Amino acid sequence: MAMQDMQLAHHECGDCPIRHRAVCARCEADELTRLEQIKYYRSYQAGQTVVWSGDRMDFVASVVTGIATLTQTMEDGRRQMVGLLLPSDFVGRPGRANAAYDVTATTDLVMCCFRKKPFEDMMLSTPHIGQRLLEMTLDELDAAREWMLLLGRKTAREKIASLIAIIARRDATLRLKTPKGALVFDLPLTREEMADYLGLTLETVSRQISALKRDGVIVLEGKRHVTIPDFDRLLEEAGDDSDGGMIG
Amino acid sequence: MAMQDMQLAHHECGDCPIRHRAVCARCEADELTRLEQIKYYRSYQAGQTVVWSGDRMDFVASVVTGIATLTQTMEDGRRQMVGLLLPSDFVGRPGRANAAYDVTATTDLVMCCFRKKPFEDMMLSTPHIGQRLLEMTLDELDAAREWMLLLGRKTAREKIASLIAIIARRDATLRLKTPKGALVFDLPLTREEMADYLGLTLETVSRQISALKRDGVIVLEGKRHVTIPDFDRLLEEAGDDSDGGMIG
DNA sequence: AGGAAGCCTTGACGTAAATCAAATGGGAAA
DNA sequence: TTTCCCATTTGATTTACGTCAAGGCTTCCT
Repeated sequence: MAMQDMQLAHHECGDCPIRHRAVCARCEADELTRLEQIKYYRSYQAGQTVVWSGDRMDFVASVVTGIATLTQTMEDGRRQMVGLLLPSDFVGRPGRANAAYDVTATTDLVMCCFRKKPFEDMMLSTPHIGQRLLEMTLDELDAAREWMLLLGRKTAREKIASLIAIIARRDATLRLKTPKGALVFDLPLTREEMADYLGLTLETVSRQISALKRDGVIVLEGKRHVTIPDFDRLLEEAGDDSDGGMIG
Repeated sequence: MAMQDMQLAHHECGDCPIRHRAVCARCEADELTRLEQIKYYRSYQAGQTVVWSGDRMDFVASVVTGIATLTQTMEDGRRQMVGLLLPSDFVGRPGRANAAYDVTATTDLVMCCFRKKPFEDMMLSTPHIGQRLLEMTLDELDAAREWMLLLGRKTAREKIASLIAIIARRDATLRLKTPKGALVFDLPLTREEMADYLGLTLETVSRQISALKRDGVIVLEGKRHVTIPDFDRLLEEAGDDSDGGMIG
């Protein structure tokens, strides 16, 4: 029933929390009005699958609240996460009929959906949408390449430190704070999901988290609540370039 | 001097080998004429660096002939290839002043370049360019995600088989043939470059190639010339879904 | 021809992370 | 409260891949 509520809920785009970061970010008032006419909301509970890889997918969407993951699975069950979707991130591909990955709601999730055909039509008539989508896709490609370095060359300890740094940075971004000094947040992923993200087993994830805790790089309360006493120290452990990656 | 020749050479876009696959693929005749006015060719010898990560990069470009790589390097020297650029692939990012990765010519290389500012202006006035670039970027993102599965979850043997399959498929595409039955081609990468691509050491690459050769999955003449007697067998070894990835 | 320099292969050994296997702890249901 | 169920932690052992080291095959240079 909560789900029904959400599906019926109708937000004004003007009030939307992702208005200035999502695929609609560059739209003018009139363009927004047209988008508003074709959009609809859908909600998913934590753990629910949004679509299975290979299934027909007749919509594209923006994550409004919550977290979703993209994962690939091999025939024998090995899994690799290939996308971590946060509020404002885009799901689906214009011009493609079937999903290429499993999409799963990691937390409760609300998405702002557009049926694919009307959205594609609007992309043609509204350059601002395509322009913004290109920008977002290029950002995702950069993130994917950073992730490839992590998967291919980092040690288990560096991988964990990197993931925690990524989550900390994003969390700080959503609250518009600069990651400096002590940071506090909750891990939105289980150990197993972290393992799927990092190309590790959940046992190794657990051991390395314990090690970082022992060494004072992170402080844990319970299993999810993290404090970072020194963010620069964490970045060192992550093996990242100290100069925060001078990408102009 | 060969390099000077190439820099001065002036191709008509109409004759260009990548006319129908590159960022200009969707352009009409008049749009092509405008592109022709701002383009220029540059050549690099095998092994030359095109740009260093972090350096100012005042152009974007399409690979016309040859192969280039994108790599990331950690402070201690660990390297991960994050892009393999073939004819028609796009280099650089509109709206970004500095290169995010090292770009290196793996073979002799010819690129069709555009100074960034005029190109960005044309993107705004010519939707076909932005549309095509979006499509290409989404394809690259898919490739990057396939690559992430490889890096995170595949064994050394599967990684090698996957890379050989990728090269075989691409080689067949460039010659417009369907990869079925026996395939013959040359590996465009050294063992070390393969290692950088796959997140392995060059010794492991060498050992696994020897193993695939012993097992009859591939036939090697010299160090570079490969014959694939049975492409399906190779895909099995790569751990890929048998159904060539039903991506609509 | 004789070296030298790159690539590449192969062998011996070491190690980080996987695997197999319990044990612990916290929250929900009864 | 007691019990059950999961997620997580921790321990013991195995193994795939990395590291270190030596040697072979081309190609190029003098």
